[in-house]
This record gives sequence, structure tokens and C-alpha cells, in this order.
Amino acid sequence: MLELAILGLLEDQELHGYEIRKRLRDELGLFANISFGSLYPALSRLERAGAVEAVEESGTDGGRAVPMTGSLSGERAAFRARRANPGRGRRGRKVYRITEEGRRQFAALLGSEPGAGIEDARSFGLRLAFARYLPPQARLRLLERRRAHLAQRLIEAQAAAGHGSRLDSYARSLVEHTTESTERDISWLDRLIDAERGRVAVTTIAGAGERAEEYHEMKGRQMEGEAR
Amino acid sequence: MLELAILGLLEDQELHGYEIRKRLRDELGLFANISFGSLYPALSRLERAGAVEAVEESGTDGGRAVPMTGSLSGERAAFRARRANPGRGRRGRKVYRITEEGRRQFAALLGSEPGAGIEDARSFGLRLAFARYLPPQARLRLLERRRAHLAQRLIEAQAAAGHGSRLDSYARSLVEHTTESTERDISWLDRLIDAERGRVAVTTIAGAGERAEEYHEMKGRQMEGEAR
DNA sequence: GTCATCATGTAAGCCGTTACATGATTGC
DNA sequence: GCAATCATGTAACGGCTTACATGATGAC
Repeated sequence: MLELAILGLLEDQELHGYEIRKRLRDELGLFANISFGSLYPALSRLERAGAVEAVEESGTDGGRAVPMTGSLSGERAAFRARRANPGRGRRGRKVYRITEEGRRQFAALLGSEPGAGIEDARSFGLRLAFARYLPPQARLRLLERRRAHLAQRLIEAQAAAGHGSRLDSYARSLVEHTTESTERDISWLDRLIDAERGRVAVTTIAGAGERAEEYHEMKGRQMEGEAR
Repeated sequence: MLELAILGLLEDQELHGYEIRKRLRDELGLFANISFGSLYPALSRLERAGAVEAVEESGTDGGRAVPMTGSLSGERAAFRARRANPGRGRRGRKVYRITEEGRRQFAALLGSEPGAGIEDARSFGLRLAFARYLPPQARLRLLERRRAHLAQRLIEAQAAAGHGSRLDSYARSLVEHTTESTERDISWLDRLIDAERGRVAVTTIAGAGERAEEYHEMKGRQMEGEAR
């Protein structure tokens, strides 16, 4: 799961560990503050598995550069200090890039159905956040599976509320609020599913089936207006 | 955490493991289907720690009885089969009752602030579900802490959304939906906090401070209309 | 008598945490 | 120079999961 998140962020640009943590927290809101004790070992595992590699920081390396901190003097100092120490620009900072093997692993992780098991909110959120790397049909399946799961939970909750279950006001308030949230989640998913079905129809008509590895990447690059 | 949930359910009535699992899933909606591999070891730990004890099933034991399955012939068979085998009525079913020590541990667990750490949704939900066993002031603190936590997350999310963070439509939809949900959670908490402040004011005027061990228990029993 | 369900348990392992330890960079 | 923050890592452990194993009860 964490590895999926890391690979997903690295698909987009090169990053170092500390920055990955920040993105996960601030940008996606998933893994509210993942701990370093998870993050760094995960990066090591990925590196050993050949999914990522340490790279020279910034420069003319073709990929998107590591974001600057905003301090001019600091960046100059970093430039001065940079040596031929793989992945260690600005001494101590280890920048990772995803490999081809890593992209394969990412696609596999992203596409794999969590075998009827957990299917929890975090796992879904993570997959949705990276949905642009999923083929349209898989995207639709992801949304529909989540919808079905929530609808099921709703049914069970209503069944339990029906027979007996004398709860005090606190527990009742909690259950009711949870139910409302779930209903809103389902409406939201319905909207996403609708939008997605439209897209799938268009794609199918155009003749492009479930084949390619990346989707809407062009669009993504355009949105950023970055040199390439 | 699981132990808190178990003790909380047992505060109310005697139960066996399988039934505890069902309650957690159907009634509270927390721990969607806790696994037996967690549940039974947890019960064993609690028993070893003297927090719970196996008891004779149903009969005239003073506590609330284990719920019947609804099958008359089955219940008669269970009665016939019952022997002096601690906690094993209906052969194979092990019914637990909370002890005085268990009540102390429960109060301690319930009241303890999760040291600035996780403070996650599940932990809060669990504590709220058992809020009636908390002194009014502690109840208020629980709600306010949760509110503060969510408000903080909201601020951080907005800060991140402000500078940069070009997300694609999927990630953006996820972030926006999450933000809306958080805002709704906060409104809900505000309502609970308002209601609670009223109660605290009344209690304080009446002269009852933060002392007793159980609250609104009378009310709870009345609501159920059960023989005692 | 047989099948679904109820019921309890053990073993291995995953995925994450906290606590600890270290050092570079940068603002003041 | 000193503190705050950035940055990387290790060790121990916590809590829950899956998979496996077993057996009783109850409906038909």
C-alpha cells in the first residue's frame, strides 16, 4: 500500500523521502503523516527490488526536477556541494526516480483487486488518486466495486437498526452520522461513475480498448506547463 | 483498542466472542468484521489480566442473559446439555462477564488521551460509542479534541491547495470530497458539543462534579425495559 | 445424515507505529 | 554560534489480517 503510494508519486516526478511524506500528507490527505520508520524502509525495499533508483539531483537529467525550497543562497550552496554521489545532491538528500520495472510493478499494484479482503477507504482513496494511470474500464470497476461495498454496508446497518439495537444517544448519533456520510459517499461515487461511463463510451467508439499503459498523460503534462 | 471495544460491550451485558464480533460489525459499524484471529486472543489476554471471566450461561445469575437465538427446541437442548463447565453453556460457547478490575481498566482506557498520537477516526468513534460511561467533562474534552484535530487537517489541506498542487481531476475530486466530509463532521461535532455544554452546565449547578464511575446508567436501563 | 452456520482457537505474517540516533542546512 | 527544520535511518514492537484446523448445533 505504501509502496503503491510511493511509486504513484514517483511516476509524476523525482522526489526524496521527506518530500514524499509531505505530498502524501498535504496533497492527498492520505496517510496523515506517514512515519519515517515506514517510509525509508519502504524506499530501501523498492530500491533493492529495482523499482526505483537514486539519481543525481536536478540539472539536465531529462526528468522533472526536485522542487526547490525557495531559498536562493541555499540552492547555490547545494549546487556547490554537489558531488558524484549517486542520489545525493545537496549532501544527505537522496532523490529517487522510478524505473521501467517500477512502472510495471506500479501498474500491477494499482490494477490488482484487493482479493475480497480489506477494500478499505484508504486503499480506495489511493487508487482513485492515481486513477489516471488506470485503463478506463479498470477505473470504472474500481468505482463500482467501492460503490457496491458501501451500499452493502448501508444495507447491513439498516438491518441491524431494524431489529432491536437499543443504543444510547451517543452511539445512535454516531451511527446516524456514519450512515449519512456513507450515503453522501455513494452519491459522490454515482457522479464519478456517470462521468466515467461517458468517457468509456467515447473511448470504446474511438476503437481504443483496454491496452495502453498510461492514460491522459498528455493532458497531465499540458496542465503543468513545465519544460520537457 | 479492540480490548476497549470488548470491555465496552461487556459493560452492558454478558457475551460470547462470536456475538461480540457481530455487535461490533452490525451495531456500531466500527471494526467492519473484526477477525477471529484478533478477537479470541484479545479475550484470552483480558481473561488472564483478570478483566473478564467466563460465566455460566443465562439462568438466574443476576446479569443480563446472553441473547437467545430464537430456536425453542435449540434452547431446550442447550439447557439439557449444560454442565458445570465454567463459561461453557451450550457446549462450545464461552460466555464472558466483565469483572470489577475490568471496569477499572475500561474506565482507564476510555479516559486516556491517545498521547497526541494517532487520534484516528476509529479510536474516536469507539470512545464516542461508549461516551455514556465517561464523566461529562471528559466527554466534552473528547469532542473538542476531535473537533480541533479535524479543523487542523482542514487548515492544512487548504494551505496545500493554495500554493501549487496541480492535481488531476480524480485526485482533485477525492480531495474536495474529503474536505466536504470533514466540514460536515465538524458541524456534527459542533452540534454534539453544544448539546454537551448544556448538560455539563446543568450537572455543575446540581453540584455533581467529575467523580462517579457511571453516568446515565439509570436512563439506559429504563430504555431497555428488561427484567432485572 | 448431511450441510450451513455457529463457535473457538493457533500460526505466520504484513503493515504500520513509536522511540531512538544522527547529521546537514539555513535563518537569525 | 545556535536553534529550527530538513533529512535519513534503525530497532522494537503493536495490532490486525489471512490461512489453517477443529468441532458442535440446528434445519431439512
